Order: sequence, then structure tokens, then C-alpha cells
Amino acid sequence: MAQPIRLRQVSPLKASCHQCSLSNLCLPLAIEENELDRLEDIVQQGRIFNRGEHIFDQSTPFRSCFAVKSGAIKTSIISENGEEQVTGFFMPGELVGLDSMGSKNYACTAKALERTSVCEFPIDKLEELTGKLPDLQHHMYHLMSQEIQGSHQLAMLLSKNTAEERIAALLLSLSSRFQRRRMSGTNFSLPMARNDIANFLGLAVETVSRVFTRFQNQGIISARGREVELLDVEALQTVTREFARQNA
Amino acid sequence: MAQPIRLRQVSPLKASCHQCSLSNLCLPLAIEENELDRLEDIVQQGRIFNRGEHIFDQSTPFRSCFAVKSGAIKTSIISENGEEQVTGFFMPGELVGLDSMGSKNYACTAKALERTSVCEFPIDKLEELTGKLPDLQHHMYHLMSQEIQGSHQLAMLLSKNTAEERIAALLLSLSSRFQRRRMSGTNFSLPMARNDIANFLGLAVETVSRVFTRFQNQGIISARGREVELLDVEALQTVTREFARQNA
DNA sequence: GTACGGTCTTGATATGAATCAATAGCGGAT
DNA sequence: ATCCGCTATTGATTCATATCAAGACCGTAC
Repeated sequence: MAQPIRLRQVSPLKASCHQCSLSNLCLPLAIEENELDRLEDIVQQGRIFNRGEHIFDQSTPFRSCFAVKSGAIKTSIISENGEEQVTGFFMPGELVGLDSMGSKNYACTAKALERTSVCEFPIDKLEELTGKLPDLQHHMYHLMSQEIQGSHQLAMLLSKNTAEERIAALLLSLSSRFQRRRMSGTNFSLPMARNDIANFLGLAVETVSRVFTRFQNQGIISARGREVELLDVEALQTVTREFARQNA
Repeated sequence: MAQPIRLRQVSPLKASCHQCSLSNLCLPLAIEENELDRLEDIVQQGRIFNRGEHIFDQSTPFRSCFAVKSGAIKTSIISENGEEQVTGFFMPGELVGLDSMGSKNYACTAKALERTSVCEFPIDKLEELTGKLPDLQHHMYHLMSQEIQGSHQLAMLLSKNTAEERIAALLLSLSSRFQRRRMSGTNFSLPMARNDIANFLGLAVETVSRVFTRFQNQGIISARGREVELLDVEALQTVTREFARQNA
């Protein structure tokens, strides 16, 4: 009996890190031009997710890390009780899934905040490659430690700062991440809902809303829905350091 | 002119991971018996710090990770304004410094909470070795991701849980870490001061104190200074899930 | 032993943000 | 174009925890 004919799966487009505009932010930044091919060999490129779709789910087998090509992703953990905690927002050039490295299952859920395309790095191949390319391994360590540090900063923000300080810090963080991509650091559109901001920063939605309007009244920002303009970056920086002053 | 005689520095005792009672918790757990020698080759063992001494300082060049052999360590970050945030407590068998991997400088300060001995893993040698031993590399990824996850859990605790829930969670965490070392999980002595607990959990010292006495009055724990006895572990677990119930 | 500095506890009060409640705005579906 | 549901804003009230203040405890040094 004939085997059912299986059309050869069109292999995912081979990635072209060489030509990617994000190569100076993403994994390629760690390695030499001539070794880039080896990274390209393991990358699967071009998967696209619509807003709201899950890139992966907590407690399902960990298979890959993902680099954001365009769009934005939020990650969150769900505790036993079903309570959600947003653990991070990921913008183009950033790597999602590091918190699951070395684990059997994903430690969090990743969800597209808007139409988002990603590059996929299968973890077994990535580990193999980092074993061969010391620079890449070093960079992975670096990225992971960055994530630890970022998380510690967040903890600090949550435990020591007021609502205004937290939101100012988030706006500045987003601003600098837009700037890294040569986009306006003062005029951008928030990829996430107020709700996500609130959850991430450990606040109630209402509080986020109030702080936005307060900032607006002070002329520090101008916001209409998700469109934000930072009118006075210095003032925002002052807000994040306000705490410092009072305790100096 | 004669060079001043330099006595040959007594080389730090070569580590004996083979015989270390913590080898099932520490890095050795990741690798085969026959490769253990290679780890031993790079480890420097036996440095001892008195209570209050710094193992390393934030913003100084990152040279090594440290495994706690005995005693306990707290890590903290100091923000520009001088505000301290305790980021973690490290017990025997645990690895300190992962948040600095791949960085030039230490991302935090590590301080001995009591008389503490450590094993030192020079980072260049460690990276070299993880490049050669895939299992060890995998384990490093695992440990680092664990730290990210732990930090996310902490963020969740800080942003969503009451003072009682946070403290219950800490007590249970310590309990299970003592148990891993075959020590009593119900009867132990806190390595850290109330102040450190408060800082770590984003609370005021007074609040920590009050919660301890409240737990004591409820017969959940018995505490006298740093000596703690968990009288009703179930109740503690219930406290940490209390939040769940109300929102179920 | 006594004195001292730091850690810890306890009480009274103040406050920032949560919660509750209602309305407004906006986008997608029909 | 209209309706509906979801997201966001705004106001009134409540509450957990910080802050302020005072005293107790405990180990260490003299």
C-alpha cells in the first residue's frame, strides 16, 4: 500500500540575519560576520502572530526562544490561584523565553500585544551553538543576567516607589527602547493596555489612569489613549529620582 | 639588588567537590563523576568571611561567582539615590553572582550575614568550562533562569500580596531550603535581621515585627528573635494562598 | 556587673493607593 | 450608521501599611 503522499513541508524561510535591521540589537550582535551563517542555520524566521495570540504557554514544553522582529509581546506568569502577573514587555530586537532556559517547560506565557513577527531559536540547537561559539555563550549569559537585573529593578520599583515614579520609569524605559531602534523617543504609541501597565507595575488601573492625567495636567506628557508624547523628559527623570531627593 | 623575597603564596586549597556534602545542590550536580575533576581544577575553595564582610561590591569588576559552603549571604542593589534593595538571600549550596554573568561589573553587593565560607569560580574559567561541558552549560542556564523566575515571583509577591502573605512565603521558602540540606524545616534560625526581611519584602520593619507577633498569637509560629519554629506549616501555606481563595 | 548601641516590639496616627461606583470613549461587529 | 462590549476616566470612600514615637530587649565592651 502506498504511503499517503506527504507534501514536503515548505521549510520556514531561512533567516537572513545578515540583512536584518535588528542585527545590532539581537543575537547577531554578539558574533562575527563569518559565524553569522551558523546562527542563520538554526533560526526559523517569519512566524507571525495576531494580537492576542499566544507565542507559547506556561507549563508547556520549552522548545524555543523567540526574538521579536516587529510588534510587541507581553509575558506573564499565572499563579496557582489564577492571578496574573505581567513580568515583561518585549520590543523588536529583544529575546523572549530566557526565563525558561534550562527548564523543561515554559516559565511564563507570551502573548502578542499587536500583530507581531518573531524569529524562533530552537533551544537544543541554540545550546549546541553556544557551546561552540564562546562569544555567543557569553552574550546569552549577558542577556540572561540583564533579565535578572531588570527583574530586580522592577522589584525595587514595586517595593520602594510611588505610583508616579513607577509610571515615569516605565515611560522612560519605553522611550529609550524606541530610541535604540532609531525611532522617536518622545512620540510613540504604547503597545500595551492600561491594564497591562497596571498589572506590571503593581497598581490598579484607576491609579494608572489618574497618574496619566496628572502628568498631562502638569504638562509633562500628552496622552490620548495609547498615543503618548513625552513633552518634558527632564521632568520625568526628575520624578523617578524624586524619591532620591527626599531621602538624600 | 636583590628582589624582595616573595614567599610563594600558599595556593588556595584545591577544592574537593568530590567530598563536598553540598555537591548534590551545587554545580557538581550537573556533571558526571569523571568530569568533576575539571570543575575542581577551576574552583578556589575555602575563603571565609565574617559577618558583615563584603564578598564583592556593586560596580567593581566582575571576576567570579561564589557558591555558599556554610553561612549565608544577602545580595542587594543600591540605586543612584543610595536606597538599598535586598535582592536575595543565599544559603549553602546556592550560587551567588549570576546576575552579573556576562557583565563587566558586579550588578549587586554581596554581604555575609554570618560567618560564611564560599567556593569561588573565576568567571573566565567557568565560561570556558561551560563551553566544553554541555551539561554544565545547561545547568548554568537553568540556574540563571531559576533566578529570573524567582525574581518574577518576588515581583508578584510584592505587587499582589499582603504583608502576611509575603512573610509566610518567605518562611516557607527558607523552610524548604533548610530541608533540602537535611536540616529541620520547622525549627531554624533566621540568618537575617528583621530589617533585611522588611527590605526584601518591601515592608517596614515595624510591619514585619507585627506580623511575626500576629502569627505567634495565632499559634502558627513561635519566634524568639531569630529563632523560629514553624508550628503549623499548613496554616502558613494557607496564608500564602489566602489571596487565591478570595479571588477564586 | 553596668552601660551602651543596635535590634526589635508595640502603640497612635497619617496617607497613598485600592476599591467601589458610575460614566465616557472607542473599536469592532452587524 | 447603530449597537454592544471592552477600555479608560473620574469621583467618593475605605483600608493596609507607612510613619512617627516610645520603650523593651539583647549582646558586647568596658
